[in-house]
Amino acid sequence: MRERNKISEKQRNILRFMETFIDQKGYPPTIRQIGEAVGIDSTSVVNYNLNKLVQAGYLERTGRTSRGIRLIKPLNPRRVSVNSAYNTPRIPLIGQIVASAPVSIPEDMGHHIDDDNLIEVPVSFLNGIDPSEVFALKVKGDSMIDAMISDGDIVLLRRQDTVSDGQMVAVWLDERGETTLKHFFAEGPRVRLQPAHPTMSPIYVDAAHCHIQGRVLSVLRPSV
Amino acid sequence: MRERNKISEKQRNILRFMETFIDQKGYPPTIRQIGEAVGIDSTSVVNYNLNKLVQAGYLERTGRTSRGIRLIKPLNPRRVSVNSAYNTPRIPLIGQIVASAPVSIPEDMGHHIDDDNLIEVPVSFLNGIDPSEVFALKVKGDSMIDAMISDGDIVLLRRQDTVSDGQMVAVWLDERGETTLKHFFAEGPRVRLQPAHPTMSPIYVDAAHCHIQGRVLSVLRPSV
DNA sequence: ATTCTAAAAGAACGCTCGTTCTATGTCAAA
DNA sequence: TTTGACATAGAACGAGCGTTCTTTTAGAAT
Repeated sequence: MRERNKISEKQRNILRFMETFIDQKGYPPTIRQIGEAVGIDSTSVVNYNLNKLVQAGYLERTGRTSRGIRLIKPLNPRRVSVNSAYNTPRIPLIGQIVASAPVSIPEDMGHHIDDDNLIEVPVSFLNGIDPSEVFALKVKGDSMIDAMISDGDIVLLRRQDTVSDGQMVAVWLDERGETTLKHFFAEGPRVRLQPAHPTMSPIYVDAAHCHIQGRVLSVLRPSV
Repeated sequence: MRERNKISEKQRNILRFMETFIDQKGYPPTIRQIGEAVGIDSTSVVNYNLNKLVQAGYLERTGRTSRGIRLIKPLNPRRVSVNSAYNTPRIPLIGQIVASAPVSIPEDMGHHIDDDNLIEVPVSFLNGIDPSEVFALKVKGDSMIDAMISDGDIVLLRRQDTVSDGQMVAVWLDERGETTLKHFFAEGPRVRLQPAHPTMSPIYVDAAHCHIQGRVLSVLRPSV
């Protein structure tokens, strides 16, 4: 079987045209408008290529509906941040993060999400991570000052229990009985947790007593 | 003349329906779909109300174009952050902010903006301020630590030379020869500049030697 | 009581637009 | 050379869809 995800130059042009068209007009183009833009004289050929793009996962179509085309997969993910033709991901704000308690993450993040607790996040802030794996917590209190994070900040996290050296993590420390945000470095049997604040000293804990709650992707401070 | 900006309950329903429809489907509804949703049996009546909404500035329409309707003004600005039916504002990233130099703001922000230097910002982060008045600067160096801002952070600013007490400002201090971000308090002839970091002391400067460059709206830390 | 305007209904018209079918050309594999 | 998948063109059909016109009703202003 031939490569199904490969798309032709003409199909790339269709995607590019659709991005700018939707961005500028606020609604998708018709088949004939696409044809005119990319130099295809027949509606059936445009239709043919659109179906290819659906197969490749770039588009969704609604049958027998004028302009029933929707962009799904960006052609160049890096440029999406300047293009509103794609939907901006909305991340569930599922709770607070305080020093005195472990972060509580519902097992199933898909359910019981209140519309009011979704925050819109620029795609570029997710570093290519699937938005469905990401959640947000609001920082309560000034205990995260050593991570350069203040009260009211919103922390974007990806649920994972292992991280690479240098990444910032949310960890629960058994011995101290607190949650903290630090840069993580595995050093043999123990773990070095380095504050983001450059003048503050790292702490060292036993790896067994350090429970990673998730990786910190970015921090947002909505108002100052 | 009667109030032109007031819209009826039915027209509010139309806007609400359009928000969710565009959000879910990726394209705007037809006149008949709107009518069915809000309980209007005649296409001409929907058309009538749509034109009212255009007059009130909530919509734009493209004549004789199927689904040629676009949302402009959000019904409830606070809720826009969870709705991608509106375009996410893109803010020009026009330079860096360092302690050692005043922020340089081009007189005309509308021109010579490179596409690659636009950053997408959730509407809720602008506090209702017109996006065209907002610009972004990237923080260089660790000199803003007392404002809980670290190297690489992106600061959203609104160009203005006066602010209210308590707001965070970017100011240029003649005597120190530096730009800093502090909470602003006018105290008679002088100005108290309070660091965001709770344990740090304020500084006091003569109001005449304190040049406000802009008001800080929010702070974004793209990756940690 | 009359007049004016907003709001709504319904029908008819005609362009818009997706779909489908047939036909032609290209190129690589058999 | 033949076969078959792929790509493109063109045309015709029918439903989709915005526009416009005529009426009707309700309420406010004169």
